Amino acid sequence: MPSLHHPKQNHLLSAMPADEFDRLLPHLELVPMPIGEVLYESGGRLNYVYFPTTSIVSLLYVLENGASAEIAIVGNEGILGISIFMGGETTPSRAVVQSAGFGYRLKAQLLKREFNRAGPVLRLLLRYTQTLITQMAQTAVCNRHHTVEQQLCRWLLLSLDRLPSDSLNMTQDLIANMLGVRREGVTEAAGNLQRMGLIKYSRGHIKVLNRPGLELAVCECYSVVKHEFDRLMSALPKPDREPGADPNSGKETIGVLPAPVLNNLCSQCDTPLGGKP
Amino acid sequence: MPSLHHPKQNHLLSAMPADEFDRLLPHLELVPMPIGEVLYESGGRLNYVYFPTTSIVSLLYVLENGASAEIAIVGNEGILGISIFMGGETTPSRAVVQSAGFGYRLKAQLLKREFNRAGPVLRLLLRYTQTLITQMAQTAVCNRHHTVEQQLCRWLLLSLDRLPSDSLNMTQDLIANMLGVRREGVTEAAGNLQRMGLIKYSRGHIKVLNRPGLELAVCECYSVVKHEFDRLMSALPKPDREPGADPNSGKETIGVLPAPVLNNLCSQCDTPLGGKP
DNA sequence: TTTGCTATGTTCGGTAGCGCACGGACAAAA
DNA sequence: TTTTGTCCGTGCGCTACCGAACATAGCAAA
Repeated sequence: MPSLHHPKQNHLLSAMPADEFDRLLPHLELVPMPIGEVLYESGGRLNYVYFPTTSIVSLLYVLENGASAEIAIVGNEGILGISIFMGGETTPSRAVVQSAGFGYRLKAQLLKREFNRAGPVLRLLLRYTQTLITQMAQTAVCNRHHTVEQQLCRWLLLSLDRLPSDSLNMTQDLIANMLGVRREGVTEAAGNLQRMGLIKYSRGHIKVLNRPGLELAVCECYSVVKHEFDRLMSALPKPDREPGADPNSGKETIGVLPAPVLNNLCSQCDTPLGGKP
Repeated sequence: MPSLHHPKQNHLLSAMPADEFDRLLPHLELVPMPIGEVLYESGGRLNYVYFPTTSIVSLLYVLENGASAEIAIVGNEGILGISIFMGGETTPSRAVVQSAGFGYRLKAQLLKREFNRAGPVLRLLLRYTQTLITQMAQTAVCNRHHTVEQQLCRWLLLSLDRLPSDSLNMTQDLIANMLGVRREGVTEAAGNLQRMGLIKYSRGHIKVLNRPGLELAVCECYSVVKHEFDRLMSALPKPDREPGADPNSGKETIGVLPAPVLNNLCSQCDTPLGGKP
């Protein structure tokens, strides 16, 4: 049954210009995607990107305690493995086949060229965008599973990392809007932190007294985002440049940031990035 | 005090290659960013991108009922307005200055050229990535504010849109893992939907009996994601091509998808996309 | 000082969702 | 047929969080 499957059943592939499609076609490989199959694991390397045709795949974030949340659904309208052309080799997300079917896979290297072909500015911006995606996805899981107090710690640390001093001006009401909770919830959580001597709160002025203490009270989401940012935006030891790659690969060293990138990055950098016990 | 502010206080700007930085420098404009300022509104056009130096900006998703949630924090490590180089003109998110300070702004058009300069394949993929970002961010807000039953509806519809038939095989336990809730919560929600005659559930087989009914029971998050996908991935009437743009702009018409892109797209397309009453 | 406003602290009842446990129902295998 | 394992429904106590209301305290303008 040769006509049962065709790459153009995937909408992204069918939307590609004809010449580009023809260029990719010989490398597209039809693969069955049985239910439950893990296309890629959190933090694992991506060797292929996948274009589902009749299957559906879930992108999941999994927490240390095993709790998880789906952050996106991908079917024949999309592609799996965006971090390849966004510039990261891996993501903290896990991809699991949710509905069995077929799809086409493509060696990741072929799409990575698209990233390398872009200008250095775009490459830098895309990498940053991937850190942003991580932040959003982790926020989704955090909203699902963690307490207001943990999220307040996360929020404080994320804000603190972007400020020169250890104090910030923000009313509890505004923080509540940010976190999407009631003000009273913030009052209570902030009260706890204050009683623990971690912060000092006074009419819209917050002073962090004990940052390491905050880092003990925060959920893992903070460090996941921080480490992923660090990984993507700091100088990487140049990985696998296979020979005969794109002609642009000679100037592949895009501008990278001096570490630490955030003001207070990596004060406890020993925890593995996507590590799950 | 001329040396108080410098574009290189923003880490993305400082990480750019020297020649690219010099090219952008004359267009960078120092702007104060007072607390509460709205850099861009949900669905509004982006005329500028912003590189914060001493300010912090929150990306917020706001629901119809006014509830909101922060999905990301951006400070001097980042940029606001990524949808410009991702290919969309707008996003469903709102950007609000959370901590007063300064930043540099740049006419969006200058970064949009980076998008146009990329190859057609990358441009297509970046647009798709933006729809994925929307899905993630909306999931974050949905996790915060909506009931399990609403989220189940969303999940069912999102899955249904990617399937040829109106039935899917999925145990309640698996759905619970996807949504990040207890299985019992799914049992109860699915029971409600079944009693309402919207679906039929039997040992891992779900059949949707009344799709319009599901669309009434679902939260807004479904249609936001759907419409944003539609907007980004369907054929757009070519917008503003200002003269004298990038030499590549002649072949700017990237491959676009025939509408409807998802199988059951836009059955109730009259609701405005980012509309808040 | 007074007045008024904003920010914070607190209380109280209500509810959604969690963790756990159990029981029944169905299906495939023995 | 029986057995076994998976899937689904339900009940119960518990906690976090919601919604609303109210009290207080600091700040600022008059």
